[in-house]
Amino acid sequence: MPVNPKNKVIVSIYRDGDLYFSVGVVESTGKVVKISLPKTDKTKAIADITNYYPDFELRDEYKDIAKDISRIYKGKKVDFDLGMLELDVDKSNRDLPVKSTFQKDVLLETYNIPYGEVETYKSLAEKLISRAYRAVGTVMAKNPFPLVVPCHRVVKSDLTIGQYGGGRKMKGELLKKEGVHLKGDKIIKKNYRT
DNA sequence: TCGATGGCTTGTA
DNA sequence: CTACAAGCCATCG
Repeated sequence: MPVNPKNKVIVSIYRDGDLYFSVGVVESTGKVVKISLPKTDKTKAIADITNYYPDFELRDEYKDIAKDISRIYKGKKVDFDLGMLELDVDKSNRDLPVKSTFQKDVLLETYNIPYGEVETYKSLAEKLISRAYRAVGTVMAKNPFPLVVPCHRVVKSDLTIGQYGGGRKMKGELLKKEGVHLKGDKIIKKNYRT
């Protein structure tokens, strides 16, 4: 695949203990195009970005973003500016992380789920006047900005936790760190509101 | 273009 | 409680 120099990506890594948090930022625009869930191995953290953006350079300049992401992971409430994310949809540009308006709309709704709360795939779809529950799940699965776009706060209608890119275990732990009460892999009702 | 595939949901047994 | 089928709809090859 030919590489468009306009889309050269800078990868920055923040290390916290044995976890590596990585972020990919387009050099020409300064926008984040990819965030990865923590890896226990630096190579994997880089690979997670560069699988999508093979033309990259490892630099420290966006380390603070990766650090903020690590703070979200630790359960802190972090104010993250949406404007830093590349959310443009342009079908003629294959390198943009968000491929459709549907995907963008779902990501934006997800972004608005407050800290410490959960919402279901179903209610998210219904907010978009759609019955595309499964398609919402697909958007979550492909979320380019995990943690910042808190797909870990999206759960199944029966209030069980559902799947997660980093595994159910990580999803449950993330929710607990935010104060969501769980019994096994099920959200306790009183902590749920739409 | 069209069928297969999902981080889903609901109903039935 | 579990299991399975059918329905749903955006995405991918």
